[in-house]
Amino acid sequence: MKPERPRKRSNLRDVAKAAGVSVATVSRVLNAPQTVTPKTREKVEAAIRELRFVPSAAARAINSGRTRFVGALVPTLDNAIFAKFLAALEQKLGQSNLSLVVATTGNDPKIEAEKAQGLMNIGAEGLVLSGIHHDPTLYELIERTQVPAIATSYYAPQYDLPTIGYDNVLTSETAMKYLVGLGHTDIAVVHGQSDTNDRTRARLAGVANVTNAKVRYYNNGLSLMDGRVAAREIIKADVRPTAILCLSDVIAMGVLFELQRHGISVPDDISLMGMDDLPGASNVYPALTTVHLPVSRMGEAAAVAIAGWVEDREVPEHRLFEPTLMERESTARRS
Amino acid sequence: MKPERPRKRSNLRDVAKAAGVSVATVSRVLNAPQTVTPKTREKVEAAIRELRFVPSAAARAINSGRTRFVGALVPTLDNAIFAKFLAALEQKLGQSNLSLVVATTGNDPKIEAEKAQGLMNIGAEGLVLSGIHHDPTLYELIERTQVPAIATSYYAPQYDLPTIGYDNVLTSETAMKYLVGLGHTDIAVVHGQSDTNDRTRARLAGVANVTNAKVRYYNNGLSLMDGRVAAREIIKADVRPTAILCLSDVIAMGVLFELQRHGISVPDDISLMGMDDLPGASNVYPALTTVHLPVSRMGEAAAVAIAGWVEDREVPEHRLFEPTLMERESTARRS
DNA sequence: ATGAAAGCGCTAACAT
DNA sequence: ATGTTAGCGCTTTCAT
Repeated sequence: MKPERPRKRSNLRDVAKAAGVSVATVSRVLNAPQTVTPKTREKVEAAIRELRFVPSAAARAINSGRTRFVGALVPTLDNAIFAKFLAALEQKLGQSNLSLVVATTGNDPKIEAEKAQGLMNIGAEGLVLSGIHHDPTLYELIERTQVPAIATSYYAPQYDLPTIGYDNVLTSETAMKYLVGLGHTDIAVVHGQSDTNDRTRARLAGVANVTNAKVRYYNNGLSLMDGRVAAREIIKADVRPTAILCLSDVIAMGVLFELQRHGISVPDDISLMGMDDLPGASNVYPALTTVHLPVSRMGEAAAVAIAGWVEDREVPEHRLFEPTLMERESTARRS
Repeated sequence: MKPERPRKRSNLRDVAKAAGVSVATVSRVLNAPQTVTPKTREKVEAAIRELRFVPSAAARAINSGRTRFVGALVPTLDNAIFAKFLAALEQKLGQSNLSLVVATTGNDPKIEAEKAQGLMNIGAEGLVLSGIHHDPTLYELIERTQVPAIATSYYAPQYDLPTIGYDNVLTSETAMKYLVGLGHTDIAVVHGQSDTNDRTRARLAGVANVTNAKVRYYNNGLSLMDGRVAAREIIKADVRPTAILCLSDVIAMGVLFELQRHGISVPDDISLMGMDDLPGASNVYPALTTVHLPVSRMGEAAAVAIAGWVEDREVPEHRLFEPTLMERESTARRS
């Protein structure tokens, strides 16, 4: 016959009793082990193991005012770029013993504001936002609660919140210049919605910075299907562009697939370039020339930044990550 | 001059005082509004708005023993199939006023067990697992804590935990039969690791159920790159298979890209089939024949199941979702 | 170095 | 219908 197992979770008092010390001492070995004698600490730790004691997060939170979790708001999980970002963020946050709770916003600032409020209500100690375009309500929330909040995917040194990200203007400028350097002067640029997505807006600005090429814009969404639709329009033109620049790899892949469907060869008939360097980009055929964004490193940096702010009240500096041109097979010199 | 804003979050007592009632009454309008007179409720609600009062989740949790969140453990966020699942899960959970916190396991049962423990430690009221292959520690945890836990992506009526998912055996059987029906008798099957992934194991069993074809197995990982490696091996063979079945669309796309790279035409030279029906599957060229899994519906069902269990102690039934053959362009009758 | 005790914000008996 | 009050499990003074 097995010994009876206590049904309920044991608490501080149980441990204190078992170790023959006071609850305060147990609390100390949990939070400031160095302030208690190795000998008593030993006893207490044994009791903790014995009783499988796990401190109640709620009780801790209510007393210390600390919940040890931060919230991240991303547009969607459906794009590998955010998945990678969150993976890096969570991993690095773990090193500071902070948990991550993620909320998706579907690129809607209203929803983002609501979800941010929700995260605050359940006690988020920090907020990691995507981009720098947000609802006024969200700014009020941050102002009112004084919660540490950083904006990611976007480097903007003059912005109210610390930003950690890329110079999206430079990113698309790099791409455009590369294409122009290849001799392309008639370029189709395919992008997602610019009204709610500041990444897209900045990238469009970068495109506009390069003036020695004729640019035609195709505005669709950010999905594969949107890329395909854009491709159909592009090839309908009387005189086709010699290169297509997509402001996201997902779009670029959609374009690529549709071009293949129409028997148009990349890069022989037309050059194609993406942006982001998602896992798919290097694997499709032809491998996609794109601009690599170090999203994992950015995720880690975001974790370090928000952790430092939350833990030690160190307001982070803005942080810039450089894009890298990835020259692959989908682009060629203009014939 | 603006009126002073109280810096600190107001609490029940503040609201009670402002409304001229007791804390219990305030608590009541929060938790059982119908038990308090419309008139006093009105007053209390006004005070709540006025003071911007938001109940402390921690304090609620400590008293009611309820945290109103469940944990989900998925192998990775890097695969659209889990992203879609989580999106549906979160959305539906929201309807029951439950939050979702997700943890990724990287397909490692040890890590899964650890993260599950972590979720329990912070007060998860329920657990949503992926697959039915788990570490003994995790089963002990579930047993010991009696936490509601369901297994998803997998239908297994004899399993200890309620399962909500597909018959993975049938899924691959369906695919195999379709290929055989097309006249293919020499088929390459490409799959990921089977030792830690029961989805893969079951799918392999389904393949084995179809005996009227010669099958060669290629065991790699689940990434695009793994698919490409497999493709290289497949085409090295003296006599090539006439069809390739990949036990995941991601692998299938990797295979497709590599075949294209070698100038091998799909489906003219070789038929190719995937599984899952990810967004990419219908967009690549040629569009991938695959077996559709209703992952969003499964996510919703999982939400309903775990919510019912957590809220009303209704232990859910096992639930089966049918796969659907999606006949597209990547497969052809054997020439 | 350790303990006693107050109290965090709330819910849930119980009383009125 | 509303109020009083005892905790929930922990952290944190304040003593010792």
